[in-house]
Amino acid sequence: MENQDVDRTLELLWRRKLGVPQGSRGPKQRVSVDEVIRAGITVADEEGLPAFSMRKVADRLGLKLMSVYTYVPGRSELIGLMVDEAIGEVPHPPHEGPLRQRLAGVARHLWDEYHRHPWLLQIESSRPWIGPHGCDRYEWQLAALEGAGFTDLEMDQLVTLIGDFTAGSARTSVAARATAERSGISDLQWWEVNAPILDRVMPPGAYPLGGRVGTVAGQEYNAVGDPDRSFRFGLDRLLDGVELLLRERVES
Amino acid sequence: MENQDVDRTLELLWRRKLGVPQGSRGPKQRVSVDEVIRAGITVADEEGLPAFSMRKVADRLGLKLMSVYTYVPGRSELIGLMVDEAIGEVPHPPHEGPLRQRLAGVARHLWDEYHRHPWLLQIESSRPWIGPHGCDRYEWQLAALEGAGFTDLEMDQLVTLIGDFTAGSARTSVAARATAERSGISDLQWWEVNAPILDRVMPPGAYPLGGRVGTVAGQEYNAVGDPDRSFRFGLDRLLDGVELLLRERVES
DNA sequence: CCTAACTCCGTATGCCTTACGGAAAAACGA
DNA sequence: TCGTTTTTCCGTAAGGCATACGGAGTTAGG
Repeated sequence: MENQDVDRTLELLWRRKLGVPQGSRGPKQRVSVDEVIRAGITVADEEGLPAFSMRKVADRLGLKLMSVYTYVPGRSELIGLMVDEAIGEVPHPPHEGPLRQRLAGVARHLWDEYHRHPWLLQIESSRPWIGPHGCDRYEWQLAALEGAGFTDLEMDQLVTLIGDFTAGSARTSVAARATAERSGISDLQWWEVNAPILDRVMPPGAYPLGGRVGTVAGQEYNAVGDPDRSFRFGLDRLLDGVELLLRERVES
Repeated sequence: MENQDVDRTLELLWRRKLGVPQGSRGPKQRVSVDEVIRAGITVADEEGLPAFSMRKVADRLGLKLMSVYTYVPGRSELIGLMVDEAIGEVPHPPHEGPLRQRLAGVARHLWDEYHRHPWLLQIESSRPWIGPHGCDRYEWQLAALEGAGFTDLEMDQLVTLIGDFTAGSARTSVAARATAERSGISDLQWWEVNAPILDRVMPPGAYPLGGRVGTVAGQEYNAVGDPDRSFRFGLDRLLDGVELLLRERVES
């Protein structure tokens, strides 16, 4: 990655504040950077990040493949721009009510976002591009914690905690949905294929706890799992723990 | 995916219990399925799942590309086999001590595993192949909770909770390490490239909380983040919440 | 000794990103 | 008005990927 591309991409990320530095000569661009980014998001929404390709973005825009490279430096930079755009899509609601409710709101916002744009969970690189909406996001998350009595360091750690848990949980949820949709095979059908083979292969009685708990959970969920319910259960435990941290502080 | 491949892959997964159903005619295989799987794991460890290719596995084994397909049905099935192999690599230690310590042990085991084999976090499909080591894993996780006073459903949800949180947290950690290693650019250098551009671009005073907390956290970590410390902090909050669930139950 | 079964692998197809350079369009300067 | 310069659009080609198919050679059973 050239330093030049870094500059270029940061300029594109902050283009609304900077104004587009477009030279006046030459043919006009047929589409805009925003349209390229939106097209990219649509492709990624529909097919996921591994199947996301520059050609599909070009097709959707009515351009030929190589023209896309005159708008963005390359595939990974485009994905960086798509991320910041997706983060800014739904405005952050102002925080209301007690701490617990505010943090639950943050988590739910992220959870919904991951379900709207599952490909956000398929991005690997840390060192994300620092864009305006990403900055807004961090500020908004911290605002939910401000004034509650945490140290600055704890505020950062709590933002990380809620983000990590929500991402992990959403990943399970989104993967379940995608597998069901893409394969066209329901949880039930899948078990019908696997069960007879596993019966043949598993030593009987080898998994007493797994058998007992798996059966109960399966009946309760009426499926292999219930991701939204797991998310709420986990979030409740997690927020209990966060409140406890504060309560100990007040008492001492 | 053909039903035939499902059968074949499940037979490979449970090959130790089933015995290998190898026909006697024809040339002997030059390597074994185990060697193919181990080679696959090595490639994935070194280069990550996106760069994992059948050709690289073949090269490492001294085979030509297409020969690998006589051992395993295809790329995704091989990855399924690699997952179960990786899960079985380090034996699950018996659970000791009070609930909190046992759960922390489970989380740490997963955390270490993800750092040993980061590509485990890059796998998307839910509906994992059900292999012997995966079954052992679930049983072992439930055993950490057995007898503490949870319902069966709660046991399943707690396993999910610890797994999701640990995966989310490890993903951040592993991504940070990988980015630093692969790009050869340290956190500090990265900030030195970004800072001047961001100074130019960010409205001054637009991010009061982010500025304040980010600076404190940066100084404390002596980096952009400290993943292991974030993991321990999050796990402490989470286990506080889990213990609270049990305490409420005992009191009522 | 023949034949069926099996392994190994060459080839071909059809994806992907992206470097490079050419053609055409638009606006500026003289 | 007419180059000249800048910029866009895009064709081509190189080099990567998975995998379907079929052929060649090897081995054991009959």
